[in-house]
Amino acid sequence: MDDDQLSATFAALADPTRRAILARLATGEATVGELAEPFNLSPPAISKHLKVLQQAGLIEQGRQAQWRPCRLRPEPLREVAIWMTQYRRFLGQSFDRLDDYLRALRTQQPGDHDTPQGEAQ
Amino acid sequence: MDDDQLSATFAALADPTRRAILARLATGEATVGELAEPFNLSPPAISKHLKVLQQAGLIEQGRQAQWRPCRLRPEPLREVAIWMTQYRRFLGQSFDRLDDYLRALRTQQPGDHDTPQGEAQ
DNA sequence: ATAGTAGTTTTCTATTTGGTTAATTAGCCA
DNA sequence: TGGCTAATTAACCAAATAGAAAACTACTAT
Repeated sequence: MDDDQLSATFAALADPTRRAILARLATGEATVGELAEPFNLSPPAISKHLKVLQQAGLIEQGRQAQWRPCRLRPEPLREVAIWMTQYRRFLGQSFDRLDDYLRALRTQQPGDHDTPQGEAQ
Repeated sequence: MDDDQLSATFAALADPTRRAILARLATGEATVGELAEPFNLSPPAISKHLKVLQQAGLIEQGRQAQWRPCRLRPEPLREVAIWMTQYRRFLGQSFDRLDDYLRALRTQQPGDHDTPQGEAQ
């Protein structure tokens, strides 16, 4: 794709496994093994996904003994939020209060929104 | 990447050319030629980008004589906005009022946010 | 020192992506 | 009809991506 920050972020988000990993991390730190557990993927595959997330700045990995605890970093998601605002007018003023907007939307169409193990709110 | 809606949307957004096309379309309908004009790319390359955007549902193309006027579709961006809300708490309460949040942010760091020809607001 | 656990790196493969040029479709106009 | 313009499709290429298996690093524990 490309090497700018926003492109790297969107590319990292364009994979359900990686989004699920982020959703899990939104509930708190986790080791690589813990993150891998819900997926039927080899350890190297998970490692690669984490590297993509890391290079996009979406996560950071520490070290504790033989574990590499991961946690979310806010900046790239903030950049996405900022980018989104240029479509605020197009999407309607309800976008200004995403909370209200959502409440209104969900009364019409329920639907899964990619939160695998429990709401991250 | 994958074939679910959100993955297709993020994959489509993970390219600066396509984001620039969307930003242009946020200011109103445009033909393929008009969309192509700012880029040093062959017509087929633009066609392909548009197809990616179309398959993600981000744009739709009509027909008027030999032109295919493109326009934005809101649904996928709304899905992104909805997906973002699960990180609302993580990003801080200012996220609830993106407007205020932005104003606060921009007083600290200016920076381009990927809007090529004039603000799309 | 040896074995076990947690993760990463390396190597390889198949698929997808972004770009090109050339050919094609479709509509306008004279 | 023929020629022009707008755009897409086809064929091809190079680079990137997602995956697996095997080998390696680093730490723990005995």
